Amino acid sequence: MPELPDLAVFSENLQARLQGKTVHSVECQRAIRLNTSPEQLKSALCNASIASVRRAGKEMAFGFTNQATLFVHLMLKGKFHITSVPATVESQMLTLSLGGESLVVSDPEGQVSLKLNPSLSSVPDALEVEGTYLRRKISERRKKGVKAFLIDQSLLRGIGNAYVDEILWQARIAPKSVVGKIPDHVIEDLLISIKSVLTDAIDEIKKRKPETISEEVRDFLRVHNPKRSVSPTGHRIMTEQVASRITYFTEEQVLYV
Amino acid sequence: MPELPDLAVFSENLQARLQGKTVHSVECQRAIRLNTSPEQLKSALCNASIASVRRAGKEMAFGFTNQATLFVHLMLKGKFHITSVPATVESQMLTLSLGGESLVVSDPEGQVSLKLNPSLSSVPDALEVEGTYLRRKISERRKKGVKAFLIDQSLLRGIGNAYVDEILWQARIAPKSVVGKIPDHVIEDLLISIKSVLTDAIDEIKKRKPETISEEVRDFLRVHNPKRSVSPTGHRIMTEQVASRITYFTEEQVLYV
DNA sequence: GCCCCAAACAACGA
DNA sequence: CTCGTTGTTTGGGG
Repeated sequence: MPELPDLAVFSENLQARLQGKTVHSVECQRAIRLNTSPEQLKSALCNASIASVRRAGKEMAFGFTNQATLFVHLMLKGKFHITSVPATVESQMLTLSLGGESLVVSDPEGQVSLKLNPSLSSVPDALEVEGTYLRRKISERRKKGVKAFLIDQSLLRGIGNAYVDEILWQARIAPKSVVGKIPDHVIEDLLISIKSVLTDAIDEIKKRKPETISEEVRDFLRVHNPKRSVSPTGHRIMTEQVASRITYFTEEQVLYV
Repeated sequence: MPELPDLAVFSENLQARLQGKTVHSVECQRAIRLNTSPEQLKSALCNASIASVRRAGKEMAFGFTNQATLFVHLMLKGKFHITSVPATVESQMLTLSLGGESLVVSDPEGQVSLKLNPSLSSVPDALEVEGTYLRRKISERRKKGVKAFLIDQSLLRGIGNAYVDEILWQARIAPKSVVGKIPDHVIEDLLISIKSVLTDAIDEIKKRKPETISEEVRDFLRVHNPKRSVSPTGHRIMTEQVASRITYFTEEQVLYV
């Protein structure tokens, strides 16, 4: 379950290693989720070269020199591999052979999803979201729980169940708060926390696993972290189901309801 | 808020007084809920005679000699009137003049709804429902609350918030029970209670207000009755919101969850 | 932990 | 107390 910061690091490393490589063949698992036919995918990518690899929300966007783009969502257990012996990778869902090496997307659960040339999303990415947008959506969904709000990918792209807990702790907002009841100045804090928690995490991951294209790092998380029992400020970390998800929080966070 | 038993008595009395009368004119409030245009309604009913008046679910179905049918739903506050001076009736929504007298449907809230020649419903009426149907629908909605189930007009037509409490008390089923957890033999009791509570109520209303076409009688209800504090068997009546509705029940009722 | 869908549930208006 | 619509929540399956 890579989230935004993991994917951001993966994207830089994938781009560094893959940019300029040409796709010689495309193999995909018949059962993969795909918005076109496997045949269309093959003909769209074969002989094109990789121009860029970027993160978009929780997806990886591969841009090709022929203007094709392929979005890959890893879901819970998907992984990227770059290998000269693709046959050794288990649970291959998609394999692009790129000359001497191959890019493989694997997933033991088979839930990886691919989109060829998707229409571009109107939902802002969490790293780019602006205060005006956030306030407008909050006013449209006054009664929605703040945790459900932040992880709703139709409102904001990229935040998942781990980082939402980090962001809410950083902003000192209790996860069961209702967005319409959060005062304006606390929404400001929230906006800042979204950006800072995510960019700090990206920096941390780069420091700890500079080359990663699949392994995620989570042990530095401050509250959403089974290895910790207290927050950095010494308050006991509690867990509870919120918005149907396991949630880590402390009493430092103010409940707005 | 007439429910099935009230409407059943109204229908007999309306039929006795209106059968054979011919519609000379049709006037309806512009804002009325109607599945056709007011013009179509007029042309469909003018010069036709009333052949029958029957209850169907919570609606009154007027059958005409030209095969037209008009379904009237009284919603919360609608009423029928038969009068030789229709002008005296307030909040008229629909007025059929029938020679010497007129049938008026009034509603101070304007929520009455009319359907001309509706397609016939595949949902059984509560007085006709069979055990096989009930068991099938229960198995399809195992987790639905029994109160929500019984008043859901897409599953069973005719039961409203007052009589559902009577039926559940009679069957000794707690209103917060979940249908999938109710044992088969108790579902049998429930089926019997549906029929007996409703038909007994029809008999009682006929006894107390034999001529009624609009006044409802409720004071004989055994638990859904603000004037009573204990059930016929002496248990304190409690009230609580269940399925978003005020609910009267006692501890005699078994909770199946 | 992810997303999608369907069902259940709540809130509002008419 | 009625029904409809809309949006939200929840649970199951992939």
